[in-house]
Amino acid sequence: MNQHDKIPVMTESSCLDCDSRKFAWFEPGDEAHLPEREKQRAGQYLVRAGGNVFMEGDILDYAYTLKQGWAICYKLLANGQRQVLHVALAGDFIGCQANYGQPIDYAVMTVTDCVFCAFSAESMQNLLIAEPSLMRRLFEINAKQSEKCRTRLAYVGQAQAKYRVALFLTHLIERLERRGIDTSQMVEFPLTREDIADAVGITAVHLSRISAELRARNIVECRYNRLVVTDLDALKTLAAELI
Amino acid sequence: MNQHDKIPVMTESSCLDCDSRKFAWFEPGDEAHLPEREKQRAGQYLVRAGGNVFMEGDILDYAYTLKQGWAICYKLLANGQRQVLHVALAGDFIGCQANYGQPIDYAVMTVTDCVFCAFSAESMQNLLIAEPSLMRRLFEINAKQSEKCRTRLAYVGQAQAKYRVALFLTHLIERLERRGIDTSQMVEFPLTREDIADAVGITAVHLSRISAELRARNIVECRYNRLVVTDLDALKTLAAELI
DNA sequence: CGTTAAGTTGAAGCGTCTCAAGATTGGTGG
DNA sequence: CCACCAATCTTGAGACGCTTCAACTTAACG
Repeated sequence: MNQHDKIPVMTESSCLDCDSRKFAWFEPGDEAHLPEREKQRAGQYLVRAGGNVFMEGDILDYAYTLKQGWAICYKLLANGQRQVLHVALAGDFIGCQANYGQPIDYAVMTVTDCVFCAFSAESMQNLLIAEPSLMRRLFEINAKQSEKCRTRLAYVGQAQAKYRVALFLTHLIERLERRGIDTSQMVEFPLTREDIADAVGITAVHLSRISAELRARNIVECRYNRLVVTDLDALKTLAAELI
Repeated sequence: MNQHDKIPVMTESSCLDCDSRKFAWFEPGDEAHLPEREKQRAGQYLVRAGGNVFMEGDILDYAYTLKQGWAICYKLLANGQRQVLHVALAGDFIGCQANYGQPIDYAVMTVTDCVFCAFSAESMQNLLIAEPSLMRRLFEINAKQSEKCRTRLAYVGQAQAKYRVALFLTHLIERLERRGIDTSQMVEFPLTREDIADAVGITAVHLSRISAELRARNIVECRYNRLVVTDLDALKTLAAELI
């Protein structure tokens, strides 16, 4: 993420006005400390859709909170295949490491235009020392990310394609709902067949067949940048058959 | 883990004599603090081979350092299938959570007889307050575990069975080597076909065919509780074809 | 309206699973 | 020391799920 992407300081938005905070590091509750915390922020960055936030192997200067937009964390394999590890939504913390200076083990690419809030390793250190509760929260965030990864590993390793897709969509819909998006209506859904396929370990072609089935059964439709959840219960039932 | 498993206090071994510390939370370097740390230890437990340390959904009272033996962390799916998340070796930290009181999201079962060192949530809290460096180390341990999980997810999601097995064995052999086990000789290897198959997301029957091929090509042999690495380079080459 | 990216569909091939029978190993007791 | 047993591992054959390739359709965009 280079200097060109940086949002001019004057037009940066404040943590106080951020509606993603519920899911983010600076969760609501301690508003008095917010200005202090915001002072440690290195800046906000705009990355256009399809842009690389960082690549696997990069030495990161910052960790990022995704403020706005959709991004994907992924790994590339030697044969060119891609495993999507995580679909990042507003509030998600990305690029957090125990040891800065060590190369990061995954890449991040934006799916839509995205805004990121950057924190340098030192400023994070400062914050953690000043406010021990932030350490607990960071711990919690990392633990939750690990848990999500284990869950994904379990169903990618053990479930058939249809159930993987149902589980993936169920989890994603839950996260959208928690962010106040009403998925009983049609919603924007920028993931392509390829993105989803790479997340659950199947090919886009096969995913297309599974999607056709889910659509035919009036459960869910997701394509052309739209998501229509017709029968969430049926989707959950399908997902629950295998985890 | 119940009271019956507890090793009598008199016969407990000291952290000072522990040769797994290099891989554990109390890594070498601060020997002066060791007695203080050890005082916070809730005890040592012996779990016989095939025993459950805890089950998915349990509310844990302790986190554990595996002092001796082999154990596996896994998740069970609704259809009865099992995904092995991690093969725990001496020094590995297990059951560490951000929020005790929340159910744990995976289970742990011993493969061989194992000794665990238990730490209660409060005693961990005490240690972390007393020694900030322990917090950094805990962070590091969790980050490493997450990274391992992402790596596994990537190759389980994207690689063919043969390469998954090669990668799994390569990583395990590396970890054994780092623990001072000379894998150029025959070594004890308590994992069954089923354990390995569940770790890489294939069936034991198919794993058997792959193992037969690796054996026929004089690369590696692992069965009947033994591991013989004949050509580590060839194994690594095979693994590298896909990650 | 034309162009491009994204998604769909069919047919054939391959990889993995399933089921079942047989072989090998380690442990136990005669 | 050998016979037997249970657990583990192997092997074959057929079925199934997923991939591949290629042609086609649909949507988004200037």
